[in-house]
Amino acid sequence: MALKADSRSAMTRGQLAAQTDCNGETIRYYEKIGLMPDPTRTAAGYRIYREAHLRRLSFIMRLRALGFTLKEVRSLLGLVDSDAYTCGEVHTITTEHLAIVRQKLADLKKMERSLDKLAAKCTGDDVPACPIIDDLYPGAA
Amino acid sequence: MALKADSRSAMTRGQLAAQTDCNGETIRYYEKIGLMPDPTRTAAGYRIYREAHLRRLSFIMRLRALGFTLKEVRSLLGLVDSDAYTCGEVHTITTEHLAIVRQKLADLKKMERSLDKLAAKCTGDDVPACPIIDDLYPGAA
DNA sequence: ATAAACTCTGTATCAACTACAGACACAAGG
DNA sequence: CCTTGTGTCTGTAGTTGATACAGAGTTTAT
Repeated sequence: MALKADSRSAMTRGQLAAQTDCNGETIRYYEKIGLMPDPTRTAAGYRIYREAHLRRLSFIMRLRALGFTLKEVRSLLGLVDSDAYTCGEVHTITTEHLAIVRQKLADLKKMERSLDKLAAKCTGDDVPACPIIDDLYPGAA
Repeated sequence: MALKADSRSAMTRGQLAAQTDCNGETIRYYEKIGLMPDPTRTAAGYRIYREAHLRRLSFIMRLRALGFTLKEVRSLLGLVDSDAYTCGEVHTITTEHLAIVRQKLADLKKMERSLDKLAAKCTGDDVPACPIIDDLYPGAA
């Protein structure tokens, strides 16, 4: 019997992975770097996860989906774990991250415009010359 | 005398780095992974770069600024080096990359909107509760 | 002559995973 | 009870695109 009968919320790593859409190896990784707590184990050494792990990992996954780095995730978890976070602290991390996202957006938009312009110059034909190369590599080999 | 007097375009690695805004270590790295050709050396082993290296590295830097991966850069360099590229081949790589950029843009925009909504919910005050956490980590510790 | 600045090599580090290899564990079918 | 297939365990290596060293040698400037 791998998981005790008294814990209706008990899960194996694979089950937690399925519930959270997180790769099973990644769970192990988050544990190693201290984002997820060391779970209890069966006699054979299998990890046993419970409701709290599920909620915590879901939180991490949501933050990752919002583009937060693991460092930022760690900060936010630190706040929550401290049980003494303020709205202001969370807001600061969020808006700082938002600024980074907006910067990346601006950079990507610039790339998109340039690429679009380049692609437009191009006939795309089966001819041995290309305005894109002429533009980016003047005097190419 | 490190560099021969007859080559007015000859540069050291540091000089090439300065000309291209590329980190000197990165030049070494590009050489190692085969994007840049092994340059000739002085008797003491110092790399000597010339006009052709400057042009090639500038091309790479432009592609990087457009967000091309090194794999894509390698493909484009391969085409140019083959001396038998067609406009169509270049166009294909460019539009495929453009599609990736647009996908990233879409993802980031989604993140931005979500973050913006979250940040708006938040008072940012010095109070021990935060709607962001309530949203993302229901039932937090 | 000597100090400052540069360059050389190889290796280690970063983010954030992902993918093994080789050994156990466990559940289901016959 | 045995086998087979899947799941899990550990530790380690690989990925991308650099960047940062250490320790030695070279060149340049004073």
